Amino acid sequence: MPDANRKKQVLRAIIDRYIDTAEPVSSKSLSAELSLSPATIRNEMAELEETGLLEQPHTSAGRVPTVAAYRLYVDELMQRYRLTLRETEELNRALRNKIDDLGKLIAYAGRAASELFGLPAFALTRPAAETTVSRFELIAVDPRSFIIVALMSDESVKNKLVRVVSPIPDGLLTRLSAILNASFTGLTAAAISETLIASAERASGDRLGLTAIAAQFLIETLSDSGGGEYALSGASRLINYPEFRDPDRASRTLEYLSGGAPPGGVMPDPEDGRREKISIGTENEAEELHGSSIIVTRYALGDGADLLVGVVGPTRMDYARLLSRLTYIARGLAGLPPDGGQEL
Amino acid sequence: MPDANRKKQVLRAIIDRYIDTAEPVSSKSLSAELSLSPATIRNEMAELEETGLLEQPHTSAGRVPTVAAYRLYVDELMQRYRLTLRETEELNRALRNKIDDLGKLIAYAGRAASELFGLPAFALTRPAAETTVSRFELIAVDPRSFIIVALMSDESVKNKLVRVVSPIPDGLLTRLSAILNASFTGLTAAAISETLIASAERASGDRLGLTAIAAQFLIETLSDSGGGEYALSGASRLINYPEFRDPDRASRTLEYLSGGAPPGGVMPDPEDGRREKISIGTENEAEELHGSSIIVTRYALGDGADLLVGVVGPTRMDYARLLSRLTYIARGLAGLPPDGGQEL
DNA sequence: GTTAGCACTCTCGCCCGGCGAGTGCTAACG
DNA sequence: CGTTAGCACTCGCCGGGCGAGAGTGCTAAC
Repeated sequence: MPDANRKKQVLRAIIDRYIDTAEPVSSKSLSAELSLSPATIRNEMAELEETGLLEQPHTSAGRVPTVAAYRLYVDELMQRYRLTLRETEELNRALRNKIDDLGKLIAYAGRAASELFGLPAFALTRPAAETTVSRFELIAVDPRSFIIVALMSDESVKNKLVRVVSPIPDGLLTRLSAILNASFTGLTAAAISETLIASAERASGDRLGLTAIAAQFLIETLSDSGGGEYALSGASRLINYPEFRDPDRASRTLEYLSGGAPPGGVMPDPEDGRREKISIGTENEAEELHGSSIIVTRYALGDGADLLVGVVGPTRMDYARLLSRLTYIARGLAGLPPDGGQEL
Repeated sequence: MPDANRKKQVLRAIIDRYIDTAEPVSSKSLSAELSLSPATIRNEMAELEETGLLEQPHTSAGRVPTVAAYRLYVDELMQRYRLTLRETEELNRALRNKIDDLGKLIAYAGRAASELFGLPAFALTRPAAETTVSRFELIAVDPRSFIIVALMSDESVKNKLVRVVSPIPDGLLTRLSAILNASFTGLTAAAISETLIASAERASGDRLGLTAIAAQFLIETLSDSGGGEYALSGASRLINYPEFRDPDRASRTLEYLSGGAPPGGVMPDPEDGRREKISIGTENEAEELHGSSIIVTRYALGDGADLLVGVVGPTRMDYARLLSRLTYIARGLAGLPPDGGQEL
């Protein structure tokens, strides 16, 4: 009796079909595909419904997968989708104009993903816990202004133009630079204290408050990159999907997504080895996302920092294909060899 | 005979009402407000309709303003809206966390505007025609990498981390820096020629192609800031408005707005003195925006560069109020004194 | 020039019945 | 015992018809 196994096949067929059509799937429509009579399929369906894997919008409609069914699907059932040559070419083309600037990378990644998937997508960096400044450089612009350039431990570069009212005495910038490099490199935001700033100020003979300004910049920069950068693109593409035709529903979801912060709880935990995380419907923390699913893939940028790219769609989204493509572009963006047409 | 004048009053009342309710306005509903009988108002309406300022969705519905009517409204009829104290406080609060970094300013401006208006908003900088680099600085990081820092004529700072395969000889960076500052400052993108690069390369004794890399960076930076920065926020807020309940329509508009480029033809011309420009419905270049209106305000950032902030809404949007608020925040963002509760 | 009155038009919401899709159940079949 | 054919049943969807209501245009009186 191939029972348990066949049940899964039926379930998979239902989910595949539903992902495709967004409409309740009937026993009859699967009959040919599964080489079983509608009646048999109905029996299986009835049992799957008892298990909580299927549900009926109303008597006499087809069945629709539940969240539990999708969970089972992504964990066991779905066939890893293999990118076609044409797809990899398309993805490569999209990746070709890569960007060195990390800030832009994030915006770009989100946009590229969104365009390629026709769905909202986001990207963010999660820096290594302790980003620090590894090097300062002060560049005089004119007597009353200079630029602070900070080379961060993750190799990004931050800068700020500083303007003061009175002219900066000769040599002050050089002394200040030496002191900054001596005292403020390698520090986390928490380690910067008032006393440290005060002693640096004394040591440099700085009477203009430049040290304080530099320290302020430093703190902002450190805590800023502590949050990482986040960009969401193409939020409005969601409304192309029938499940979001209802404007109220779409509105709530979009409002949440556009909130400027990454969706809660969807990030793959760096501790477990998984590169990707899929959050389905009600598994999402945010109530606004209970009707959506999110796939996030993670890639190491070196130095403990991560690049995360995610795509948001209706719960019935094409998990297999999206996962493959997302993995591919996240790799590409993270600078790893994308490895042509490998099976993912 | 107070005819022409009264006609305008009627028209204004209709537009005010329609902005508020989004529903065709009937003669009866205006009767009290205008102290005229419905019949009289109907007569005026009929004439306004002949002039092309009103139209009827169907025979027995109220009237709806046409694009021409809105045009007349914003040019002559509308009462400048005076910000309330509460509003200025709210705007001030939103502006308080201002930002020095120009790149972030743009993103922030768009977001703030969008949140304050509940509508999509965008911001962009339009640099002075000829942004150039006024100063280069090269910072060695380790033997195989260094940072190029370019101080631009508009006082923004750009940088790039450069990595090469073989170690960089002592002194090369200093020589290169001198040459860059001597030969490449004050140039527009168009002025950078192959021969210029080649001669700089010879002069610096550079065998690693660093000069070429620097030139490349320079060209990118110049042409990049030639376009200015652009950020759109809150596109999806549009669907909260009844005229965009139709998902297809909303989708088309949103797709266009999210295209990553500022909407065509909506920028105030720097030549005429106007600070703001309002594009109503079919006045917009893009067919996708024929159902929307856009208000853009411009503010000088000094040095010939402009900050533009715009808001997108349905054609019946509250022009007067939005214009006032937009002007206020654009000023605030551009660093001008926002000038309390002045009449705008 | 303004207004009251009235007939007319058109939309919208509602109810209703027929249709079709899909099911659950039962009974027959291998 | 699992599978399948047959059949009655349920329920959403669609189209037509109808009445109510809103708003107008016109005419005639003020």
